[in-house]
Amino acid sequence: MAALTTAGQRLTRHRAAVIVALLTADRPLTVDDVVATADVPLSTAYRNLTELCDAGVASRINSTDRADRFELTETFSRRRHHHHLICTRCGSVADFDTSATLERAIAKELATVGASSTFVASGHVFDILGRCEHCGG
Amino acid sequence: MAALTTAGQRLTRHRAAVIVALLTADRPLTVDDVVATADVPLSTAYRNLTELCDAGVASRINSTDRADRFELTETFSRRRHHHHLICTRCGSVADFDTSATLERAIAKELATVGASSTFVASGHVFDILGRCEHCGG
DNA sequence: CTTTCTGCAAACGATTTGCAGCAGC
DNA sequence: GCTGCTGCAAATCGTTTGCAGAAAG
Repeated sequence: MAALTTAGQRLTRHRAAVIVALLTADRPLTVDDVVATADVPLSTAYRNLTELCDAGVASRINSTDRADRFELTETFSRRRHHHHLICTRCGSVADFDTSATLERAIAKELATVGASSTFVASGHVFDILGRCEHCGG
Repeated sequence: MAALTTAGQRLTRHRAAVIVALLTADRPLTVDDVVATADVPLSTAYRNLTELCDAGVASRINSTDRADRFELTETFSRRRHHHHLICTRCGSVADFDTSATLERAIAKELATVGASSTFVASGHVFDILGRCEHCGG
């Protein structure tokens, strides 16, 4: 939690609740999920989630529907490095682990981009699109 | 263009203009870009782009900012298979080619997911995040 | 002539923000 | 006590939609 306070931020009841919500979730949460779980007002949830993202504690995931999802970053989550299964029908996001082979290939690709373009890479997104269990094939 | 008419859709002046805009662009376009280039009303642009996506002629890209981008799919574009460089500051999206090695690793990964989960994969997204030339590092 | 397309304006839904009061530290 | 946080409501902004008239086939 030190990562927060070092940035001149306070650890309030609401902020802790938001973090706990993300920490105990088994998938990236929408703001509505966070509001329901942490029982905080909508605007507070947005503001805290934005702060957490700025502080590098959480990250924002753009799904196929309009609602963004949030999850803790690797450093702060109990989850290891992973990617996402995104449902093209309902927009739900689930985590899944990728093989070491793919990770190696991605790392190599990032290095190549950094060396050959004016774009400064800082991360990557690898998502699999399809239909979740609930939405059927 | 046959892919459109077969779905009971008409080839109007506006629709053609939208397609030309996408065809001549060197990057995925926002709806505003399309409106400016093709000179069509906003709602018409949205409706036509949505139709094109439904028909499998174009695809919608979720960037880091709120504005979605559109580009023609591989079959209809003059571009080969590629992925995207997404700027985390301004949300702009540029195309870039990936190595065959990465594509092979991704294909293998997709096969694995299909075999081991209840999620029915139909596609994937591999984007590199960072700062574009204009937004600096 | 029937069906799809267009254009405008109004509706929507996710997200952001202004501001006055409250709460960490 | 100073500064950051909260909560409400109002404002934004991308996107969608209702509807009456125009156009495609």
